[in-house]
Amino acid sequence: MSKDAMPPTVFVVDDDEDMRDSIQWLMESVGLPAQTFPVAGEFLQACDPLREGCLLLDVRMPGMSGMELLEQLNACGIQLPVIILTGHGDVPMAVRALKHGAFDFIQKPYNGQGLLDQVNAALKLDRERRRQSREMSALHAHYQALTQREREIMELVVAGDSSKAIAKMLGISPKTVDIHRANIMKKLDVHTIAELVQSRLTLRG
Amino acid sequence: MSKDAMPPTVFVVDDDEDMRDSIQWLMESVGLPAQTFPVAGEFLQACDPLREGCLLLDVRMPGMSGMELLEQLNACGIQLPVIILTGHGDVPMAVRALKHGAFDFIQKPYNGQGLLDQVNAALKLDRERRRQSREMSALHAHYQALTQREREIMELVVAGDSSKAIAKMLGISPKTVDIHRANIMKKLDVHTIAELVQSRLTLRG
DNA sequence: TACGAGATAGGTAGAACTACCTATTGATGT
DNA sequence: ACATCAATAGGTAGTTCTACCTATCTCGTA
Repeated sequence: MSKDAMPPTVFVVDDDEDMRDSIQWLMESVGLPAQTFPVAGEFLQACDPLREGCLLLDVRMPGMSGMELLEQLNACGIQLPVIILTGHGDVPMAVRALKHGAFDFIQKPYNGQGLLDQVNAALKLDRERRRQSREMSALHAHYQALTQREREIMELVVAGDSSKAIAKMLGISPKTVDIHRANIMKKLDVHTIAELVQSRLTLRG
Repeated sequence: MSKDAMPPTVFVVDDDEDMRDSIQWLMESVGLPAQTFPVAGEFLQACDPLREGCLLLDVRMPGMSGMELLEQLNACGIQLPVIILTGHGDVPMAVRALKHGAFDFIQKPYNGQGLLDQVNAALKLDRERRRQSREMSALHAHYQALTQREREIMELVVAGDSSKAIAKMLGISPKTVDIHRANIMKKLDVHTIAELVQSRLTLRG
C-alpha cells in the first residue's frame, strides 16, 4: 500500500506507557489506527509529511517537550493538526500552543468522547488541507513545465497586456508572443484567458 | 474630526473601577487614548466598527460576560482585536477564547510592559486589517454599481465562457451579452478580461 | 404622463486572439 | 554529428472581443 493511500492515523506522543495504551485502545475502539511514540524525537524521526492523520501530544516529557516538538513541526512546515493533551497545563501554555497553531489544548484526565470528537475534527481538517494541497500541486506540476520565457510572458498576459504590447516590451514579434501564449495554454491545459488568470492566482498572489 | 481619522483607541470593558482606571492610566502613559466601559452591553451599544483600536476585555462581569461579548462581536462581523484579561481564567476558557478569535488571553495581575506589547501588536493587526479592507472597499463600491444581470454575466465571463456560450445559456442574443460586458468593464474601470478576473478574485475566492 | 434606467437587439469596423502550417537559429545532450 | 528543445518569425483563416451607433420594450418614479 502506498503511503498516501494509507488510512488516516492518530499519532500519539506521550512518555507514559499507560496513557499511550489507553489512548490507542480508545482510538482503535472506533476503528482509528493509532501509532504511539514514547519520546518526541522518535516521532520526529519517523514522521512522514505524506502520512495523513493528526497528532496527540503530551507536553511534559523527558527530552524534547511537546511544545518544542510543536514548534519544530511548524519550522519544518509539517501541517499535521496537533492536539495538545497534558496533565500539567496552565493558561499561558495553552495560549502559547494555540498561537503556534495547535488544533486544540486538552487537559488530562481527558473525556473519552470529547477527545474523539476533537480527533475527528482534526482528521477532517487534515483531509481538507490535503485536498487543497493536491489541487495546488497538479497546477504546480504544469507550471514547472513552462520555460523561463513562457513564465515571463504568462505574467504579462495575466497582468492584462496584449500580445502587441508584450512584443514591444520584450522587443520581439507579436507573432512570437502568440506562439508562446499558445504553448502556455497548452501546457497549463487551459483554454481561455480567464482560466489562465484563475490558475495563476490560485498559485499565490 | 471624522471617525476614521480618530487615533487608534484602546477600549476597556471591566466591571472593576480600579482596574479600568489603572489600565487607562497605563495606556495614556504611553500616549494611547483609552475609553472604558463598566459593562459589556454599554460597549456593544457604543461600539462603532469604523473606530480603529483594540479591546481589553474582562470575562467575569455582571450582565453579559466577556466571552459572550467576544462571540457577539464575531456574530456582528466586528473584527476588532480582542485581548482577554481576566483574573479567573482557566485552560478551557483560554482555549475557547482563542478559538473564537481572541488575539490574546492574559491573566491578572497583568505585567505592565507585557500588556503594552500585546496591545501594540493588536493595534498593528487592526491597522493591517483596515488597510486591506480599504483596498477591497474601493472595488466593492464599483461592484455594487452592477445590476443583477451584469453580475450574473460577470460570473460567467470570469469562469471563462465566451459571449456566444453565455448567450446560449441565458437564452439571449450574443450581442446583448456584449453590451452587458462593455457596461461591466466600464463600471469596474477595467480594460481587459485579465483585469476583470483579477478584480473579481480579489473580492472573495 | 413623461423621464430615466435596465434589458433587449441589430449594424459595422477594427483590433485581438486562436489554430493551423512552415522555417531558421542556437544551445544542449547522446 | 545528430536529435531535441527553446526561441524566433512569417502566413492564412476563422473566431472572438471591443467600440462605436441606433432602437424598442418595460418598469418604476418624479
